Amino acid sequence: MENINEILNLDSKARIKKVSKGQILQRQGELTSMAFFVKKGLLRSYSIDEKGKEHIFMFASEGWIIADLESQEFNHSTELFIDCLEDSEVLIFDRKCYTVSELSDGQLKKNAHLMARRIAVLQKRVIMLMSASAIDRYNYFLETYPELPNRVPQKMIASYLGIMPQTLSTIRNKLARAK
Amino acid sequence: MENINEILNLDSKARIKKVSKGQILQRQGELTSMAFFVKKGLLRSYSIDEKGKEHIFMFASEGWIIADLESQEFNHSTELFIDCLEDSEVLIFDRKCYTVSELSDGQLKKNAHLMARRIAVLQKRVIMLMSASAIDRYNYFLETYPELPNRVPQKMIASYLGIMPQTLSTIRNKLARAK
DNA sequence: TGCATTTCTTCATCTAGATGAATGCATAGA
DNA sequence: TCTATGCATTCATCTAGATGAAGAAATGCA
Repeated sequence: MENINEILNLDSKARIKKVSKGQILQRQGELTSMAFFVKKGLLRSYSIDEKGKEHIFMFASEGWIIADLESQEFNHSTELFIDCLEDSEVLIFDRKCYTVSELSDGQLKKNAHLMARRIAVLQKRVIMLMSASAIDRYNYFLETYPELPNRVPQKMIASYLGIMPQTLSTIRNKLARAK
Repeated sequence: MENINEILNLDSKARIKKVSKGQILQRQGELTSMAFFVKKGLLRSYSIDEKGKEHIFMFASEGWIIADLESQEFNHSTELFIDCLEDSEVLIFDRKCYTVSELSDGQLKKNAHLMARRIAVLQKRVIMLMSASAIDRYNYFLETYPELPNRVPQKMIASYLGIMPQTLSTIRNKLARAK
């Protein structure tokens, strides 16, 4: 699923939409099966816990697909919010066309790779969350997504890492001194 | 990928093997692309960090597939150990047959669902690790995998939850009193 | 340009969970 | 059956990171 045309072939109802910064594309508790391909800009998905605290699950910049597979695969209502961090252009398509529609063989295989890759990234993330300190997680984040720190406010990076903004600030201070 | 025969059709080199408790099927740092279908028994995958501490990534009982997608998808050496917690029968097959071989349409689609489901489980796990307390994670574990506490020693449950065995012991004590 | 709002930093304090040690308990193997 | 090794529990202590507050810096908007 490398470009827009492929998705357009797949899901004839798919449509391109311009969304502006701050716009919410999906809310926790809804029943949808939409997925979003980011043509331009930056989206994120996140949950809000009982205490009202945000936890960013992922960022999606150009070329990424973002969706709430948890709810879709188990027919729950959505767990994640999806919103827009920069003015963006996204392709909205039915996530189901991903797995159940009449995909060509080649598309299904590409698909399998994309999903395997996503699983791989999540595997790494789980292991990091279980075993690495805040500072190590931050360093790994910088290596893995070098362009994001310029586009995303620090409090969101903190949220992605599972720490408080104050803690991230302290860490950054420490790293700056260490040099 | 619901049963053994399907896998045998897919990968003619796949073979069934009896493995006994304690046996290690894959080590961190190896270059393989094996996946394991658990016919009978119980396996686990885990990493060991720089301090020598084990972190259990997942358990796999009857009907599950366990593999190290991280390494396979990015052609790294393996990050995970896979070993055997009960005398088991596993089907060993080439993980690549999962994504690149000549799968039938139907198989690819089942595949896509299996992978989507795995992603969903990991999504939930990441969110739990970021937002939930040790006690909430334990309760969620009990709900989700009710049979595992009888088959798995507590120190491994603790490792899966990302806490120390002593902490789990304290939590269990607290829960028992609360009743 | 100026004001308001949000973000970032710094600090003092608090707490969940880690660490390490001691004790009793279970299981496995001779 | 006995002994050894690993497992679970309890406790005293420690620490990474949370919390809350307050000021500085940055950003957006009229």
